[in-house]
Amino acid sequence: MIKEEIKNLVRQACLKLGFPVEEIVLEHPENVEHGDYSTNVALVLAKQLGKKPREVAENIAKTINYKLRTVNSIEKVEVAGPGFINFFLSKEYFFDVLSSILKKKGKYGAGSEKKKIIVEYSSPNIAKPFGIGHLRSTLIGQAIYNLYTFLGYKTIGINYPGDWGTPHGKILYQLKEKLLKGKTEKEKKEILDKITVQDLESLYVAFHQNTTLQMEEGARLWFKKLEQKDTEARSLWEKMREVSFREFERIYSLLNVKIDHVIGESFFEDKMEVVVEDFKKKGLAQESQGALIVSFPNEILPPAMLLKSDGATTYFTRDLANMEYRISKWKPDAIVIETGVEQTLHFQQVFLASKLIGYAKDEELVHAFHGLYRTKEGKFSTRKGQTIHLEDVLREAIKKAHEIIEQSETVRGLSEQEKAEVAKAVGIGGIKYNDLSQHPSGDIVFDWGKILNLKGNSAPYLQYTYARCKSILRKSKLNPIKFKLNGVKSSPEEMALLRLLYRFEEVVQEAAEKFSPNLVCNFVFDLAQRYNLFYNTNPVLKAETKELKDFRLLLTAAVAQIIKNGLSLLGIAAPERM
RNA sequence: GCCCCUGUAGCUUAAUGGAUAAAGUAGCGCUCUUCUAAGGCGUUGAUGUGGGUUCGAUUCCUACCAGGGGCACCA
Repeated sequence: MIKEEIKNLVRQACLKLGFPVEEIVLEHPENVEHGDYSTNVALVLAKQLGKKPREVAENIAKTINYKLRTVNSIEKVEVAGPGFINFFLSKEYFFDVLSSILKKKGKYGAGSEKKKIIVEYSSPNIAKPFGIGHLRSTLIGQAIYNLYTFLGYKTIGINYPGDWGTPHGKILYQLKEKLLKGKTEKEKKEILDKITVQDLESLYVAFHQNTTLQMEEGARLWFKKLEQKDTEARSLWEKMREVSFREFERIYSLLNVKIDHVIGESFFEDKMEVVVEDFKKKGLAQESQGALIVSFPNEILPPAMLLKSDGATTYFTRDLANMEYRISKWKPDAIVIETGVEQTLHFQQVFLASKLIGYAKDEELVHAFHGLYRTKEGKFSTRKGQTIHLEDVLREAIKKAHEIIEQSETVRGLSEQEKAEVAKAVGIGGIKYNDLSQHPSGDIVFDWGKILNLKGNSAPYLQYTYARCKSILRKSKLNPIKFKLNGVKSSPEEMALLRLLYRFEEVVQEAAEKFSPNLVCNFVFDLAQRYNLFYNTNPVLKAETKELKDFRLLLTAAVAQIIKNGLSLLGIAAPERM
């Protein structure tokens, strides 16, 4: 990567001059007059050396310039401002990037990292409709999965649905004591055959609207029965699972999300005893108020609970069994778990406990957390029945996209079926982008107006730009071009595009490292914006000369390719026409 | 009470300690006989408050203010 080349140049220059080199920071200056890359090493070094920053910068720049005679990707190096060293990339380099994009196409920017990484995401709870709350984990997790796969990692995606625990005891209680009470076997069967996720959720909501101690006790009892493999509890629970997964599959198919493995919490049901034994054996568990807990050295974290006072296991126990299972089965280099921010402490405890007990050793354990969708007033609460069902949102978005399409003149030639496909790509893409374009850790205020926004910084803007590019390319009959640099003077709009395209691979890298798909969004939006400006001021098909036309076609093809690659990482479709 | 996170334009968001804090949206103008106007151009407008570190702070430290989350029998 060009970035590394420049870092090396700086490093070598510093070594040659006898300057102590630490980390060299390169950034892209905002102002084009400051070049394509800039480093502040001179400013940092000046202090240590007791010299003037400008002077240090001049020395480094001079040394680098001397070397540049053999490097043709860099045009020049300048010292500016208080002592910044600015690098200007050459046109040769930009053209190399262009042809590289057109040659590698969908693989442009891909890496060849060989490590193995597990990404856990989505993880909805059964017996509840897929709420908007799980949208974030699904989308961000999928994007992280895509990013790492693109970089060459062996990625393993895991969906870890909540299909175990006392909430399910509550629903079983409600089913048994309310819905099925006093019914004949035949009636029971009829009710269960027709039951929907909505019904299950209503039972759950009803439980919390009017809870008595007796009900709480009943719920605990039913969960206990479930754990003890009581036939009736078991079959009702199976029914809940089945109904729920049918719903999830529908949502995933709408979202075009595919997760490699579904391993629910219940999978670890019989693997927790071992965990408890391990902790006891190693003297890492203590009894406290009838429960079994794990305390951490120096109380750096609050204690976590392995067994409740009634002997039932907890989420913590389950996640430990989960860690042990994943690590021994797949031997990954890293595990990334994508969940809401409210689970931060829990995962700190799980990660630390996994290391203490020896389940995890050198593996990198990451909790990539996201902020929550909230109302203007506060948090959504399932218990209060405030959930917004994702499916409603998705259908609404597609409907709205449809309306816009009907009003638009640009889709005149499209068949009804093509229009429907575009509506889906735009509606679903809009919702995905609305979510992914925001920094993961921030909260998102749920706003119908905003989530269905199809203008400005949104997926349709990017899709539209892509479709425009494709339209030009269709009309041009672009042939494999042998492009000559001679004789083409680039306009500022063209230069702006050239100076952006090569950064795609850096952005992908950074987005993966930081688990921040929003960086990809920022980049693609920026690119689309610059292309639209170019489009409005630089005619492609009617360019003054043949050379200019070819060049602009190349540029258009490269921009289209990068937008497509970026959207594909985000899981957003790019229709050829819209 | 203790711990963690977040305060940027009317609203929603960007910005690895750098050069003039960047967009979208809403408002007001302009722009289709010209490659898709779901576009483009112009214009108004912001770093919660007080200290500190630094050549340089939205970014780091500290106090305060405001909001959110967590702190053993939910997950």
